[in-house]
Amino acid sequence: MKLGPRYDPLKVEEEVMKFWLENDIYKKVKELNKKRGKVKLFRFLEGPPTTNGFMHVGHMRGRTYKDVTLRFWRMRGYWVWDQAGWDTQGLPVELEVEKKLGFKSKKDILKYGVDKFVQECQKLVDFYLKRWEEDSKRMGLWLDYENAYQTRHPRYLDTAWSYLKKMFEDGRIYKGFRVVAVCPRCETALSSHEVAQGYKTVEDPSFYFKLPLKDEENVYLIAWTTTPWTIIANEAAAVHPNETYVKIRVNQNGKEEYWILAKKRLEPFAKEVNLEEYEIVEEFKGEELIGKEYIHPLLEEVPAHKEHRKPNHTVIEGAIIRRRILKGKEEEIVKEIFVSMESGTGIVHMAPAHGAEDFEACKEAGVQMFRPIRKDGHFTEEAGKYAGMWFKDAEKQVIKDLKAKGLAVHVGKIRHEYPHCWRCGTPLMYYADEQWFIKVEDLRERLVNENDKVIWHPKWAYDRMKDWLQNARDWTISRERFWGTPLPIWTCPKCGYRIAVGSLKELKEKALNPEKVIDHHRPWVDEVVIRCPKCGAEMKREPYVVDVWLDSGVAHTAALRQIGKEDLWNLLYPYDWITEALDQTRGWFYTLLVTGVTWHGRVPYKRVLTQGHVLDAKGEKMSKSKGNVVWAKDVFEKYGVDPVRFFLSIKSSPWDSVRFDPKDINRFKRTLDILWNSVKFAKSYMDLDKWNLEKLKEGFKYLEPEDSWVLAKTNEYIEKVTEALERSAIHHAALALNDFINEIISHKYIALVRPRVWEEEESPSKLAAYSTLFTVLDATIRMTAPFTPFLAEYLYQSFQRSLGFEEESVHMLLWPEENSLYDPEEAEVVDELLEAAERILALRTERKIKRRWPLPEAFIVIKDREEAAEKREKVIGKDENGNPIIVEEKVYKPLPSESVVKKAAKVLGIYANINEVKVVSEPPLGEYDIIETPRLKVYVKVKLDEETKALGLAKEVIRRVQVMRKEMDLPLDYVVNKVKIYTPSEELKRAIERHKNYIAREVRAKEIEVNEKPLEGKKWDVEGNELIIVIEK
RNA sequence: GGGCCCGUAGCUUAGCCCGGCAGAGCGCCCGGCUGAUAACCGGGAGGCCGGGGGUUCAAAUCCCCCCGGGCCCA
Repeated sequence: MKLGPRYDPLKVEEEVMKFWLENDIYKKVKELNKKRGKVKLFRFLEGPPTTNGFMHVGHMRGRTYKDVTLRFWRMRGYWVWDQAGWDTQGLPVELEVEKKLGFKSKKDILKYGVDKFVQECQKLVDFYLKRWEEDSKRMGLWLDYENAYQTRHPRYLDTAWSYLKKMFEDGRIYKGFRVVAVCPRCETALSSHEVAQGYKTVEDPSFYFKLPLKDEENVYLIAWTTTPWTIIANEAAAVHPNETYVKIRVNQNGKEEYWILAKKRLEPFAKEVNLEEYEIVEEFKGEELIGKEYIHPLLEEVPAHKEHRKPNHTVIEGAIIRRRILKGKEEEIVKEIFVSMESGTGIVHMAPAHGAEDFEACKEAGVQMFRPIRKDGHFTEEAGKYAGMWFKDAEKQVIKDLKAKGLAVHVGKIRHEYPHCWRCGTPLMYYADEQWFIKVEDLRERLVNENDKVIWHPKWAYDRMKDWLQNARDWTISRERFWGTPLPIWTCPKCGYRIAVGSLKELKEKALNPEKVIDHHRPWVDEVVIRCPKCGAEMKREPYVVDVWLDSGVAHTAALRQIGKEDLWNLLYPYDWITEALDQTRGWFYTLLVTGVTWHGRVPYKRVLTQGHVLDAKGEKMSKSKGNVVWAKDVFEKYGVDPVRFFLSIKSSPWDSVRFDPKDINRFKRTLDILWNSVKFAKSYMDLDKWNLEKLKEGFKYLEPEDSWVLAKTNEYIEKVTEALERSAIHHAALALNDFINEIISHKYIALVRPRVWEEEESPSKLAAYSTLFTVLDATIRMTAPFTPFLAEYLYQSFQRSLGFEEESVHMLLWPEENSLYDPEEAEVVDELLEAAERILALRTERKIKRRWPLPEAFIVIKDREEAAEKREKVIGKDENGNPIIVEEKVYKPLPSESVVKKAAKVLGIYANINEVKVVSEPPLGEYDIIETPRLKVYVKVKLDEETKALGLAKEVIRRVQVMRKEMDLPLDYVVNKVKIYTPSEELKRAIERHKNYIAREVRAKEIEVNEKPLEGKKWDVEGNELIIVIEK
């Protein structure tokens, strides 16, 4: 691999990829690390991407963090367990297939045939999985793809089943009710994710109605609802126990009535329903209402209500009880009151079958649920008058009936957000449905305690997780879908006995029709029946699949079983490090923890890095519907993988959201360009001098101060990058690398060392420069390897490897170690001199003195002990008035020795372009600019004088000859016979004569000839004067 | 309604955990170098550190309140 004139990421990556594949580098690195890492193990488990679409830049960000981290630990000599995995089942896949086939509802699937549908799902997964693998490899993510787990794999499914069987046998799985959002048209429950996608602003009735109290004549509770059809299923009324309620007297069509509602709501209520005259007759706390019975407003229309007994049709407390775990053992009982004083009347009508809060509050109060409606949105016979009606139609009828009975107060309109089916647009119906659960609530304390063992990056992610765990709910695992892990529970229709099956093999043994046992998946598994061991009837499978989060949630065990490495489980569990986006707190991080604790009794991971999301250039969330998704492939095919990886690493902290603007990529690519050029610079001179690794050691004998300085800086930056990567602060590591390459290597060191490598003969100074350059660049290339693996490989092959390194690949090297062959005192002095030099450069610009024109001299004085002391204020106590007593404290620093400063002085000369820099004990006389650094004072006249100008002009001439040499394509070390010069300017002539030898040396000419007559040659302009130059080879 | 995150130059951001001169990059302006050269380098202008209050000798940083944006939960 050759260093071309310019860093071309796409070319580099193509070549490196070829090299990796042809030489099987990944496998070799893996083997090497396995050998090296006998005891040092770094265990990683991938949170599986769902294979239902392409990789976008958000995925690429996470995958970059994964790769950076794994490569870093590999280079530190660890045996890295790099488990890859794919999430291949679940609703997301089904939805993509439905889209592909143009389906509108679940019924379409049944019509099409579940078997064919499931096969389509398999095909879709095959397609996207391949793309993901390709893109992942292309972006340099080194994971073990050959042994990647797939949640649809038979052995993986066996593991999921065995987990479910264990949960069943532990009594942790139960069937119960939960209120879910249902699309009555598609006849299916929607996940919260789907619900969130379908909010629409719609106009609904704002309906106020009366609930007549049973024991008090003419007294009514005033309730409010926007879904009047739920009154059919009303079973209670909820109030806020601590708010004040009022009883008002109103006149309704000549009849006196008493209405009860919250005091705070009275005014807005009166305004909305145009109630002008009323009188408050009583005030009381909401809790006094609790227990009062009312007569169901649709008692005649829905006779079933006549059978409902107390506490049904009573006032209950509008609160949900939550138990939270505080600091280990303590349990706090929190009442979440949901009765709002922002809208309605402060009396909330409760239909336990149609609201999550209603369901919970009624359960707590012992109110029985009543659900006279089917999942398809039509009322059942139990609904009396409304039987057979579509729920939205029943709404109008209910209002009409209540009006007729004098129980309607007001029908208004309200515009609000209401969830609709994102697929077919039908308003959703909240509906209490039978579901399967895994019991989690009793484990909250355990979960919190296990979470305490985990190190979260950043720290606040721990609090977020803890908050989630303290409020953990029983896990609804059943889904009425097709492409997923079937729930392996068989129920006897006759006696209700149930069994759980833990593997396909076990099913075959138990099945009455073992020939039907072909696949774990639906529809085949649905055919399998088992003889009931209790009554002998045929048991049938519960027709659900399980939540897709359970699939990935058992990856800590299922992955190993799938790939036949179960024996490693003891070694690998718990995993050292996992990382996914922030939203996985309630997703994968959570389900891993729950399955880990319920199955193996402990948390399956030790460290978690939570990532922020990638937003578009405007800061908006990327979504397919908005069309602002940026696909990873498009980006890395355009800019190259390494620049994108570097950009993603450096742009922001992993846990913050990041705006993705492709324009930013080139900004950081510049650093990679500079690295490329720096290596090229070093390599071209080393080649010229036939330098190689054998001379490395010798060079360290002759180190000069700037060498010591850059070696010290290198150590400093190695430490910074290492420390940052250890705590997953990937952006800090990348920023440090960025600064190191730009400021230390390019801006400073190369500028300082350039004259030394330009020397012709092999000198100790040059040897030292090469040894230093090599060491510094070697460390840098190693440190970039995790971030930009292709570029690092390319540079390694063309630099370290070509100069004598034996390792086949940069990824087989170890992480750079700190070097201690330099002189730290010299390094410190150089640091101060560079600081002074930068200030002189600022003065030059300010006074318009070109950097090319050398200043004649500068003097350095080492400060004395007192002068160099740092003053610091310190509080030593308080006086009698309580005011602090502050003393000035002096911190004395060791002063640099004169010999060291003398040796280092040239750094100031080179960097600030000063001809002579002297170290003196007394300040020079005259007017000087004085520049102070902590321990030094520099005296320099930043002024243009004749001497300076003459040398400056000589340099102008040199520069132009150099340009011509290059135009003539002369080799770097070619010595020309003669350079002839003509100029009419006396000043320029004098300057050339005066610095003739200097010019000759710099341009590698045997002779410089100044002519009196104009020449036939290249004409130049120097500060307004004509200059003609001829080069004779 | 609750929990958490974010708010720093025109733009993108570091610094905040652990208080001590507010630091970069891009863009803009001025300049240098010309054998790292389709490169490289120097300088400058530009900041109520979202707002208010508190703690402190000292607050971008710690505490409280508010405003704006986001994520999650209800």
